[in-house]
Amino acid sequence: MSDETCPRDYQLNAQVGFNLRRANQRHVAIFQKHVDGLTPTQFAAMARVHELGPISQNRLGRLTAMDSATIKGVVERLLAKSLVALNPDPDDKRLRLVSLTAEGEALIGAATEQALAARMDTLAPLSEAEAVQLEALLAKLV
Amino acid sequence: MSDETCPRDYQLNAQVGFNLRRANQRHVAIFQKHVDGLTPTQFAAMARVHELGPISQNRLGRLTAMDSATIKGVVERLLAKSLVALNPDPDDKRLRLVSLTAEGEALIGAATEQALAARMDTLAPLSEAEAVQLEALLAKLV
DNA sequence: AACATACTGTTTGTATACTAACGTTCTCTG
DNA sequence: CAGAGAACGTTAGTATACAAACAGTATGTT
Repeated sequence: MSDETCPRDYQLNAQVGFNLRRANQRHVAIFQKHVDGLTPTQFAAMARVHELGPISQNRLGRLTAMDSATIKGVVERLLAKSLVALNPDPDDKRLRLVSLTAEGEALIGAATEQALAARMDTLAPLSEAEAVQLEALLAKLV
Repeated sequence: MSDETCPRDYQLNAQVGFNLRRANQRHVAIFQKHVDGLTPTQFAAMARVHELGPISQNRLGRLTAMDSATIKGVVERLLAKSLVALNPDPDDKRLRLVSLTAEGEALIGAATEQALAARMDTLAPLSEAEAVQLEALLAKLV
C-alpha cells in the first residue's frame, strides 16, 4: 500500500470503517499469497464442512457469515474444483448437503496450515499482546 | 447475525481474518442504515475530494484504498448521481480530474454527520477505552 | 531528439456481498 | 387435515475488489 494512502491529518484515515476495510483488504491479499487455490471464504466454507460433516448450503452460509446468494456461488466454485460434492437430503427435499470430496479432504490439512501462516503474517505488525487484544476486540464487535 | 454464526469452539471463529471480514460486513450494514444514498466507499471518495479539491481518478483511488478498476466504477456511479464531475486536466492529457458538483458539496456535510453516527453504532459494543484501542490496533495493521 | 520507463485510465474476467423476489418444501397451528 | 407461516435454494440486479492486459501520455536518460 502506497505512502500516499496515509496522509497524516485526514479524518477519514481515523475512521474504524475505513481501516476495517483496509485491514481486511490486506488480510485477503496475504491469504492469497499463502494459500494456493483457495480464497479466504472458500477456505472458511471448507473448514466448516470438515468440522461438521455434510451440511445444508444455507446453514453452511450462516456458519461462515455468507447469505444464501453468496454461499451458493462459493459452493459452485468449490464444486467446479471437485473439492466438495452436493447431495440431496433424503429427509428434507429442500436441502442440498455439501460434503468434502476425497480431494477436498486431502487439501484441507495443508490449507489449514497455510491459513495459520497467513494469520501470522497479518498480525506481524503487532506484538503478541496486541494481537490477542485485537482478536478479543474484534470478537466483541461481531 | 444469527446465533448459529458463533458456535463457541470452532477455531475458525478465532481467526483474525474471519472476524475482520465479519466486523467489516457489520460496519457496512450499519453505514447503509445511517447514510442514505451513499455506500462507505462512495462516501470515502467524496470525503477525499471534498478535502483535497479536484483530483485525478487514480490518485483518488490510492487515497481511498481502491485500485484503478474499482475507483473507476465508484466515480462512474457518483457521476450517475450527479454528485461529482469529471474534467480533463489541461496540463496532463492522461488525467481526468474528479470534483464535487454543487449537489455533491451540498450532500457531504450531512453525510459526514451520518457517517460519524454509523461509527458510533459500529463501536457501540465497546467501551470508550476499547474503541480507542481498536482504532490504534487497526491503524498499526494497515 | 530518441528511447526506455512509468503512469493514467480502460476493459475483461473472476470473486465476494447483499437485496428482492420467486417457487418448492416443511412445520406448526387450529 | 388444511391452511399459514417459515425455511430452502435459486435468480437477477447492483456494488465493491483485484489481476492482467491495453493504448495513450509523460518523464527521464542518454
